[in-house]
Amino acid sequence: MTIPTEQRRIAADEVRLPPGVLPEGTKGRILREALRLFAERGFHGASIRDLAEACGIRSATLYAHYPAKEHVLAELIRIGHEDHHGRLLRAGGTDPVSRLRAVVREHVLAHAEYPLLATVANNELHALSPEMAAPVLSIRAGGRRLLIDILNEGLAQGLFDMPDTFLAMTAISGMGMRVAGWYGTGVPYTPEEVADAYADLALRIAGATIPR
Amino acid sequence: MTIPTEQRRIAADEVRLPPGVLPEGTKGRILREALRLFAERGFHGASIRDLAEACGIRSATLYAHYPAKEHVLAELIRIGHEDHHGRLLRAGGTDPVSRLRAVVREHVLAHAEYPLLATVANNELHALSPEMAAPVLSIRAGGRRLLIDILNEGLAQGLFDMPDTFLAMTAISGMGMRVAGWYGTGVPYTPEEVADAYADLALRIAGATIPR
DNA sequence: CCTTCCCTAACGATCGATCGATCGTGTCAT
DNA sequence: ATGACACGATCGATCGATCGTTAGGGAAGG
Repeated sequence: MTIPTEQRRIAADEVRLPPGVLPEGTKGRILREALRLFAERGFHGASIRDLAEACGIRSATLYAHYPAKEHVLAELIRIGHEDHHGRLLRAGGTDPVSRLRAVVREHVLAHAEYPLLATVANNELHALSPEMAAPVLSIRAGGRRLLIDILNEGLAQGLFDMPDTFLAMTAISGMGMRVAGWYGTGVPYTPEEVADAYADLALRIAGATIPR
Repeated sequence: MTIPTEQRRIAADEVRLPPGVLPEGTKGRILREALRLFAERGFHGASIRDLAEACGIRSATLYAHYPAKEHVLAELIRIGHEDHHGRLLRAGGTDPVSRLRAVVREHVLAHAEYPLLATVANNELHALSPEMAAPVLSIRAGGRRLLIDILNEGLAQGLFDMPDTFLAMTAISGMGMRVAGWYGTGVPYTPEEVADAYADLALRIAGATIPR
């Protein structure tokens, strides 16, 4: 009954989370196992009994740590978006070329280093109630704006050359998001290698002069 | 209780399927409504009673047309993959440059014209039993190989210049897949415009000489 | 004593699926 | 033309299983 790798939503099988975000004890273990199960089967495809069994506890015990199943998902999505957005804000750069490179690097790194987290944050948001999803949506809008602004500034300075800014933004953003789906232990690249390569490809998309 | 557009898995709200694939009568209506519900909420997030209600029938009637809920999903995924793969095979081109342009065009067109179908085919495959998913997996492998072969041939002929063929393939494939998530009625582009623009971007990624 | 953590047991609701009955319709032989 | 019959579509009712969640208690450490 083993699901072949090709059929899974994600190729990665190592459950990783950003350091420092995991609570100690059972509460953290619930978050870890929920990340794995929600990434593999989706929020509605994993029951709280599946989650409890993976944690070595009974389903009722979950409610001593989280008020509802939805809150576990909300916490994972919050962690994923905060890590991703924090990386974007931390990405430096003095000119549009180096800023685009840095931002795409961090964007891809987030998806390659934490593929399960990115998958849950990106694909399970719809399972959240609108109230719990609201703070995440504003973070998302900020990330899009950040990328658009870099592209527009590069255009204004004559450093970039693209037929359409919006479509370049969706392409750069989209190819990076998709990394979470195929990056895994069997891939012969480090996350940094993928991030650097994708940053070069993003500069090509932007039509940057002297991309290297 | 309306879910804001930003939170949904897909921006599109028009339920479209390739012409000629929809059975007549109730059987086709079930397929249409299942496409909408599975795309919005995921396979496990939509119950057969939700589906029946959307069709204006009782849940028991569903089983007069499909032997199980899973078969409805399998049919949608099959349709999606056959449409997508058929497009790739139909994409012509005499040289690697024109072939890459044609293949990316069709790849993007499939995701922009049928966003719900692409979303279900790409993101709900894991909900299928391995036996029902098997035929789809071979189709997928064929599509990847087709793109890789074009890139390699372009490299061999000195027409392309990329740092890494595999990463270029994942980038081109990924940015196209992601179109299904954001393309919708509010977007001021036709599917053809998006497909043409993305084909240009793919040629930039491939490092094609004289991309325009 | 209180607090923390986890348990057993069970709640009502909903899940996917099955049952037999009914209805309309088309196909026969008479 | 007419009655007998078969058939696909749909129904109400219901199955056992599982869902998310709650109530209440036991055990360990301060």
